Amino acid sequence: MASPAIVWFRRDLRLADNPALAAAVASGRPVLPLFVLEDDADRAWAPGGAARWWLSRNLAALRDDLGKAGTELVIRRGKAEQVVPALARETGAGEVHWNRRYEPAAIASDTAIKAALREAGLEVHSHNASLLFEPWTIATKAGRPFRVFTPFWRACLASEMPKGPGARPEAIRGSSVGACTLNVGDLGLEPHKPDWAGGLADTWKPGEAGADAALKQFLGKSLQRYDNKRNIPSVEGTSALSPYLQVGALGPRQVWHAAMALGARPDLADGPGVFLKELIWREFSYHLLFHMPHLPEANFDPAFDAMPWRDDAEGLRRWQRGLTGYPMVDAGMRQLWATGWMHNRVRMVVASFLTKHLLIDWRHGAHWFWDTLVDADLASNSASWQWVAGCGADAAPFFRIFNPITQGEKFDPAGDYVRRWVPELAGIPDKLLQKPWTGEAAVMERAGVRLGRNYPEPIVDHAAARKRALETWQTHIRKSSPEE
DNA sequence: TGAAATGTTGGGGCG
DNA sequence: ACGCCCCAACATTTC
Repeated sequence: MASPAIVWFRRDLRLADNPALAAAVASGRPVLPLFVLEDDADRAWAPGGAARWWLSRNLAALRDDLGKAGTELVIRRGKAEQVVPALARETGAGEVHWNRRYEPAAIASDTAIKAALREAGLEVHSHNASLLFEPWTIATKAGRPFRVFTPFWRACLASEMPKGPGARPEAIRGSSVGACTLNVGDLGLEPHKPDWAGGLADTWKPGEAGADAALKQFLGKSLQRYDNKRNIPSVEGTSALSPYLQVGALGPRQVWHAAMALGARPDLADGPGVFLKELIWREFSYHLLFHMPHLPEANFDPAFDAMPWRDDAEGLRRWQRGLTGYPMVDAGMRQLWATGWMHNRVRMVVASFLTKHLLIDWRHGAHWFWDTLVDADLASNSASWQWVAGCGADAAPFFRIFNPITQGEKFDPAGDYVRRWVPELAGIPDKLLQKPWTGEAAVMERAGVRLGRNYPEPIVDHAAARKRALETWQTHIRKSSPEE
């Protein structure tokens, strides 16, 4: 029996533009696709609930697509350090291919596995499927990692442009070595008792088919006006591609080149140009995580180690449930809970509210997002939370405190977003919708809203909370300046 | 990829 | 006609 080439799928659950798969096919060996569910519930940053659900859906899609192409996905569970070499021994595999991961724990694990497999006499090749610019290829003139976005962006543009996406293999010759496999349903990735994933399933269609449809829809509907449309949360003006990038049902090269094919130019600040820049923010997050592996836990700016975050379990709980009394915040948190996703503009508003109005540690927010987002990505999540909290790379300064009322008035003027996600407020007139506590009794009565009964009073007063945040920051955070 | 406070300007009402 | 005040609109500064 011919010795197979194993393709170890991880965060690259697609056939198109998949260099590891393409290399295995090109080797001429029969191809043995593998997925390993790591028993890592005890490990930091093991996938959260929504991400596990999304993984299971995308695994099922991948298995179907591989089946149609002529080979069967082998699914196993356990520690990858044991499972991958064991399968190689069991099947007499001659080579192993995978696409690189960039999270600190994953890098350590992959490095060890690569060494063990080579020790055992196998060929091992890692490839790039997930990034346009791998973190070690972009550096300052002094050879250091970038800490500011704009120079990073310029360095990306000055470096070699990303290659075009690779083709989808026409047919794959599967391995005749019958390796036993688990079913996706055996993995325990989907919730039960209660099954909270109904809203997620209604929102997200998995797999390459789902990704292709989402990409086409975005390119056709919103790319040209992305610069403005992306700010209106009631409108599908963002790309909503993050869930697909997260599992790798879609790769950034595919997205980049699809936009370029429609005339996007990275040096323009029009819709398509702004979108390309957002893709590079994702790259920047990976750059930061790779070079600063403590990014998920430690303040990028150590001055924030002195920040006396409030210990407020009740405030955190009400933020999580969308019961803060600020309609824009609550709408966002409920969209997240219901669909596993939140519009980017609203992510900034709710994150600012948690870290500034409530003065709760950004790590609590990051953990909640990690558990509830279908697009939960360690690099983007960590970098973005730090960015909003003011302690991150090239961060919004701490004193940039979003006013949840005016953000709502500006970006949801007709109240469509709030009414959709906070239906108990639907009857309130536009002028009061973002600040229902200012409504006269008769108006509120007519709208059927009784504050403190069927919708909360604001848990903090905006002006007072803003003042408290600024005073706390001024007292405890001293920016280091060159002359001190 | 803020918001609020403070400063400046200029038009219009009015004595 | 003139100075004065008010205030909206815009600009700048500050957090």
